[in-house]
Amino acid sequence: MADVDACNLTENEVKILADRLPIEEVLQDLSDFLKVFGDPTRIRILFLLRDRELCVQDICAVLNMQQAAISHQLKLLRQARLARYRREGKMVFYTLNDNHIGAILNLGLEHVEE
Amino acid sequence: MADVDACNLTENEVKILADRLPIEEVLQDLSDFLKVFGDPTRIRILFLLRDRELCVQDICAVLNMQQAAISHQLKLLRQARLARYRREGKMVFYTLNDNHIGAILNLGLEHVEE
DNA sequence: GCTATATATAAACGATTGCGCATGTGTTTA
DNA sequence: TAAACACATGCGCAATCGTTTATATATAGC
Repeated sequence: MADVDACNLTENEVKILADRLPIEEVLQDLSDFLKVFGDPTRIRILFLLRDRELCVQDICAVLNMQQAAISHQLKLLRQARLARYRREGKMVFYTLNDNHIGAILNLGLEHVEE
Repeated sequence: MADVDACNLTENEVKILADRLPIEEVLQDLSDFLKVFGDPTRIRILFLLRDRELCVQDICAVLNMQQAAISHQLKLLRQARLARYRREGKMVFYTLNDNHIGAILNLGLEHVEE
C-alpha cells in the first residue's frame, strides 16, 4: 500500500507489467518451494538423498547432527513435496520426490562457482 | 556435534558419504544464493527484471510497495550477484546478472504446478 | 549555494526460522 | 506386557528476516 508513481512507465504500462506476474497464490507456493533450498542443512540432506535412499539415523550420522534437528528438516522437505518416506520396520527411509531438485542444485552450483 | 551411530551404514560408508558432500564454504554460498529465491517480493522483482530493465521507482510502482523495501531487496539481489545496476542521472536501473535465474524460476514453477 | 527528485541506508519492530530439549508415537523383540 | 529402538512432534529460545520510519547520499536544475 504505497501509492508510488512510476518515473518512466505510464500508468497503463505499470498495470500491464503487474498483470503479467504470476498470481499471488503461485508466487507464494513458488517461494515456499524455493525457500527449502535456502538452508545448508537441508541442502546437505538433498545432496545425500540425490545419491541414495537413507534412513533418518544414517542421515544423522553422516551430517553429525541430532535426530530431532534432522527430523524437523525432513518434515519441511516432505511438506514441500521434495522428499517422500517409506517405513520399514522401525526405520523410515527417505528419497527424493522431484526430478527438478538435482537440476536446481546444479544451477546453483554453477552460479557460486562462477 | 551429536556423535550419532548409523543404523545401516558402516563407519567407513558414513565417512565416504560425508566426504562426497561439497565443502562447507560452497554449501554456505549455495544456500545463500538459493535463499534469495525464497521470498515472494524478490521473486516478483526477478520476474519483472527477467523481461526488461527497470528503475527502482518503476519497480515500486508495479509492485505497489515502498521504495525502502524495494531498495532493501535489491541490495540482497546485488549481494547475491543476481542483479546489477546502472546509474543514469538520478535514476538507477536494474537488470539480471545471471542466466540461471530464469531456469530456476521455471523449474520451480513446474514443481508447484504439478 | 538551495531545492527537488531518486535511491540507499540505519534503526526498530513484529514475524519467522533452525535447533535443542523433552516427550510422544510406532515397531520389534524379549 | 515391558523394554528398547527409530522416528516424530510440541515448545522455547536465540538468531535471522522483511517491512516501516526516518535519515543520509547522490544528481539535476536553479
